[in-house]
Amino acid sequence: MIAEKVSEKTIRRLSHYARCLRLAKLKGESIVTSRQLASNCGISSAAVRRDLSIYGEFGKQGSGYNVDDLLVNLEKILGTTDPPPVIIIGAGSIGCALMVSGLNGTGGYSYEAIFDIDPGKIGKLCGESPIRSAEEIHGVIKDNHEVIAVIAVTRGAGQAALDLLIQAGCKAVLSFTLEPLKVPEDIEVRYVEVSTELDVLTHSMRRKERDPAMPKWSHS
Amino acid sequence: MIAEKVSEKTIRRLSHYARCLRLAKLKGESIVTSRQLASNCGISSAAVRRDLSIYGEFGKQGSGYNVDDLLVNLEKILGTTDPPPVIIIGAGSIGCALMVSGLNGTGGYSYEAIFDIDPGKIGKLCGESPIRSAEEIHGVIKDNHEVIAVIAVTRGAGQAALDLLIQAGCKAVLSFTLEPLKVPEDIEVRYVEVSTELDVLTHSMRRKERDPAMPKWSHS
DNA sequence: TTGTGATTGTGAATACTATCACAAATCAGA
DNA sequence: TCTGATTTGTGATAGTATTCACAATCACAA
Repeated sequence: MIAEKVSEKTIRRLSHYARCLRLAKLKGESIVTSRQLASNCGISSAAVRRDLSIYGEFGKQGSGYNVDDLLVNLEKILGTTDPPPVIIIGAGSIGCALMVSGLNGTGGYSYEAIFDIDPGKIGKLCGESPIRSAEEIHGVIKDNHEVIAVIAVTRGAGQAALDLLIQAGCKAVLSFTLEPLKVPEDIEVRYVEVSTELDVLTHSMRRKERDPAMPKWSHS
Repeated sequence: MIAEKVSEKTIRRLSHYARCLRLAKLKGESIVTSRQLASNCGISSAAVRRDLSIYGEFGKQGSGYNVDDLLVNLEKILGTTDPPPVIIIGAGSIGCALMVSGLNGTGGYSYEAIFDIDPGKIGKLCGESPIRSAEEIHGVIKDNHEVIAVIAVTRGAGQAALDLLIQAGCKAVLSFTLEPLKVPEDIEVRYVEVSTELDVLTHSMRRKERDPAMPKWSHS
């Protein structure tokens, strides 16, 4: 079955499945069932089978899915067989932390370069990488057309950073800023919203205090 | 209308609305319409009105919503009028970056303390905060019952960190680790999944290359 | 007072997502 | 080969979420 319309939710889960499969591979497992994947990802086995069946029949009735094969197929679907390079805009504490640690091993992605507009920072080192001038972004994206940019600038500078990236031809952005950004139709921007996650946790914690019997969420 | 069952999606959006309202307040605006909120959050105005109407009738027909009043009400609903303190587990690059920068101003939350198990790190400074021994977590949570813990440990140490927190009585956790964690029913854990976000971006970018006419997602 | 234009809150309709439940297929062991 | 225990893939169903569209309401000006 060829995928026509696939929801973002499904794509997110495919990413989770791929991560679980890499883990299973490390542990030397060669077969997984939908139930195992489901349990590791905290969802139902039917959802796993439904997600995978959108793209093909990867499983074998009676046994399950071959770990290596399914992983190869998922990476093909996601496009992560050969992951694009990642560049970081903003050499503040978060930008540098990402550059140095790769956020504790973000499967397959490599952080290629880090940029800042502050002349005082340019040339200094972030781990082993020199901080480069924001003016160089254009050239780097030209040389290396498929790039994901991470925006990790200080508050208020997000839109300027994004505009610079768009002008340089960048098509995919992950933003750590909280500002509502003006984004053209052909650019994909995703957000890491730590403060929203904290709000959701606060809400849940304080609601439970008021009524401990309440379930976590209405839909689960 | 009293809220009986509210989805997590709605709560996330309430957090977005609150952020927009704080911005509007800074700009000196005293009234916002559902259309303005919607445009800033990238959704439809009907969705905004629906979300807000779950909890009450905050708007005025013909004009819109009073910025101050709505913000107060949203913070009451979210429980963020007086936000809980946040502690950080793991004084690696991300943990320290969070501690130092507060992730570029995460509205209202204060990062109270940072912990690590590495004896070589304990006592050293992370910005102005001394890195404390993980053994002290228990005492800190006892003193300050409502706490959100952020897990920012190295790969593989996530479950140990979580178990420690649970034992100390922590009920709300935000994890930057990618491992599938075993979580008791009464603990709320949320994840910041940078590598999944990158996967989604990669998928979207590479699918567009193959078929530029395709819309971003099936449901929008 | 009356009219005009704007905006909310919500019933109804639509669109989307998750779950159920089972036929078909596979495996392993006797 | 046959039998029983598994597990997939999917039609049908149930459950959620979003959008449409409009009566009710409000602000304001003439």
